[in-house]
Amino acid sequence: MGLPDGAAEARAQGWRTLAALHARIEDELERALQKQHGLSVSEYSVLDVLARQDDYHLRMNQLSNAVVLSQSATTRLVNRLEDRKLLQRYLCPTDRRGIYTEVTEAGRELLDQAQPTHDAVLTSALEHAAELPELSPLVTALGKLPLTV
Amino acid sequence: MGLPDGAAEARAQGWRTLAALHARIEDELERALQKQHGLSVSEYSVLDVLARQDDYHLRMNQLSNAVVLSQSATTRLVNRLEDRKLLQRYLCPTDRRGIYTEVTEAGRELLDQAQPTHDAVLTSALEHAAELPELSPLVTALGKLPLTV
DNA sequence: ACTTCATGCTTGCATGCGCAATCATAGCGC
DNA sequence: GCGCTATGATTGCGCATGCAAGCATGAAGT
Repeated sequence: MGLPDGAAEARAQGWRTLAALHARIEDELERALQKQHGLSVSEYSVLDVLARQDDYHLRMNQLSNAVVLSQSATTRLVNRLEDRKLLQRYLCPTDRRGIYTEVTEAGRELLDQAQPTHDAVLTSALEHAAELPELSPLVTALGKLPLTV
Repeated sequence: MGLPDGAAEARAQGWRTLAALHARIEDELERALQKQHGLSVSEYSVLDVLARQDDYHLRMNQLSNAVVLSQSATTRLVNRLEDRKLLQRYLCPTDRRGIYTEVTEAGRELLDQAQPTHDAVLTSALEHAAELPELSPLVTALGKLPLTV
């Protein structure tokens, strides 16, 4: 692929490291959020993403992209959250195919409660991972990522 | 948490970036491996991990850890691969509770076929991700990870 | 040897996921 | 307005996963 040969193995190893770190963190997040707030990581992500939008709403499509899930999974995810009143759907006025999703007040409250848990688990998971020699370089690299302005 | 306050949001953002990159890569890998070799990412990982062991075998438990899956998922994953003759189980002679798994010749052949696909997809996925401004820093960071000796 | 507890793997069950098919609305050519 | 295709979301279905319970083997105490 234009790049020297040994690079393939290097990329593969980088990917394994990334995947391992991701899996560990997600595992811990999943358990903690589920246990303490009844939220899966995907559900938390949806609320988080929506709350971070300036106008608090997104279309299903954009949501799928943001959480990297299939359309169908997104539909059902939104269903679950809507059933729990954490979320509202409403038709896009200008294009009646589109559907907007918006966090409700209850949703924001739950998110506010869950955020500290999320951050704490994340911190501890990262600290924990930093102790594993094969993961620690990636952890420190993560810490040095530039923040979007 | 011992660390200054704003760090929490920085960590959260790092995590979001990591998760997004991971999801995209895994998505592409999944599709390509499934289509071209009938393997899921987990299945590929198992074969890959086993083949990378010096003596080509691991216990179920170690395998669960290596691929970060639950015990039950590992059992069924190994079942599937065993049914396809890509893998063999055999009892641990010294502790009859333990079960070793070992790649078969067919398994190694399939892995050899799949590896180029895996590497190619990985490369293109990384190149693709490097074009997204929010992911590119992590991609370059990945490339700079030290290799284990 | 017998009980008790720990360890390793497997099974029952419920759930979330992706794919493909489907339905509804929009946009375009005529 | 009428077809035709494109786009957005939802539903049917099969499958992989996690949790918790279960079963088998090992280890330790008596």
